[in-house]
Amino acid sequence: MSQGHMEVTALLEPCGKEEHPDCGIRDVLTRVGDKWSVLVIVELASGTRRFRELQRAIDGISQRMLTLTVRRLERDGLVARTVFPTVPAQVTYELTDLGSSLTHLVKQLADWSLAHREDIANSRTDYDVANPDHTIH
Amino acid sequence: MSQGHMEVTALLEPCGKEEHPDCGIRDVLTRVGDKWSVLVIVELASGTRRFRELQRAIDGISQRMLTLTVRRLERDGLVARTVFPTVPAQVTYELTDLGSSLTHLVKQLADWSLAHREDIANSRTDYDVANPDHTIH
DNA sequence: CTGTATCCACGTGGATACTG
DNA sequence: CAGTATCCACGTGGATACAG
Repeated sequence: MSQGHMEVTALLEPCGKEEHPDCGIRDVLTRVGDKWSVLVIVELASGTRRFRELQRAIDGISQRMLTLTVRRLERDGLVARTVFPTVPAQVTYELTDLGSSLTHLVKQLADWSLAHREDIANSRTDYDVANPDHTIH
Repeated sequence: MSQGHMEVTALLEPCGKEEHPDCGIRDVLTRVGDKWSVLVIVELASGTRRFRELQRAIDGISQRMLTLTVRRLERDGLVARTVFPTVPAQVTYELTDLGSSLTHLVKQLADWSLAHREDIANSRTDYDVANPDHTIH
C-alpha cells in the first residue's frame, strides 16, 4: 500500500464514526474554503508580500478580514509572519514549506474551477429554470 | 501555453479587480469547503448511494443538511439525482463525470490533510501557547 | 424512505473608527 | 503602515415536527 486511493478510502471511515467526530480533513477544507484564504495563498505563491501589498492585490478584502485570514494561516503553519520593528511598522508574509505544498493543490483546484466554471454556470442555470422556486444557493 | 502555472497566475488578475467581483473560483471552493460536500463526494466516489445510505455513512449529518448538500451538488452538476416513483419513494445519487473529475482533486486534498494534520495541529498548539489570549479560530 | 417547513443559535464577514 | 475594537447584518447549519 504505497500511495494511490488507499488513504482516502481509509479516510472516510475514521471520519464518519463517533470516535472521530473530526478527522482533520474538515479543518483544512474549511480553511481553504473560507472567503479569502485561497486568494492570499495564491498571491503569496508569487513571493513575499507586505500587509498593504496583499490588501491592494486582493480587491475587496477589508483590513479586518485580511488580518484574520493571515492570522489563521499563520496559526495553521501555512504562512510565516515577520515583523520588522521599524517606524512605521513593517510586516511581511510568506508561505512556509507546508503552505507551499498546499499551494500546488490549491492551484490545481483553481485551474479546475477555471476550466469548468462554464459547465457549472450552465448547470446552475438549467437547474434554476427547471426549478423556478427553489431556495438553494 | 499548454498546462502548468499560466492559468493560475492569469487567474488572480481577473479575480481581484473590480470588473470581476467573482471569477468562479470562490464558487467551487466554497462548495468544496462547506461542512458536508466533501464527505458526500468521497462517499459517492465509491458508487451510487441512496439517501439513507448517505446519511448512515456520514455520521452526524442531519436530514436537512444532507438534502441541502446533495441539492447544491446537483445544481452545480457534480451529482446526478434519480427518482424512482415507487412507494415508498426511492432516490439514488451518483457522481457525474464533472463530479468525478473533481473527486480526484478532492482526494488529493484529503490525502494532504491526512498527511499534514499533525503538522497543523502542532503549529496551532505552538501558536496558542505563544499567543495565550488570541481570538482566532 | 425522502423529503419540506419552522425556528433558532452561532459564526463569518463587512463597515467604521481608533491606535502604536 | 499594520493593525485592534465595536457593532451589526447575514447565511449556515442544527433540532424538531410534519408530509408525500
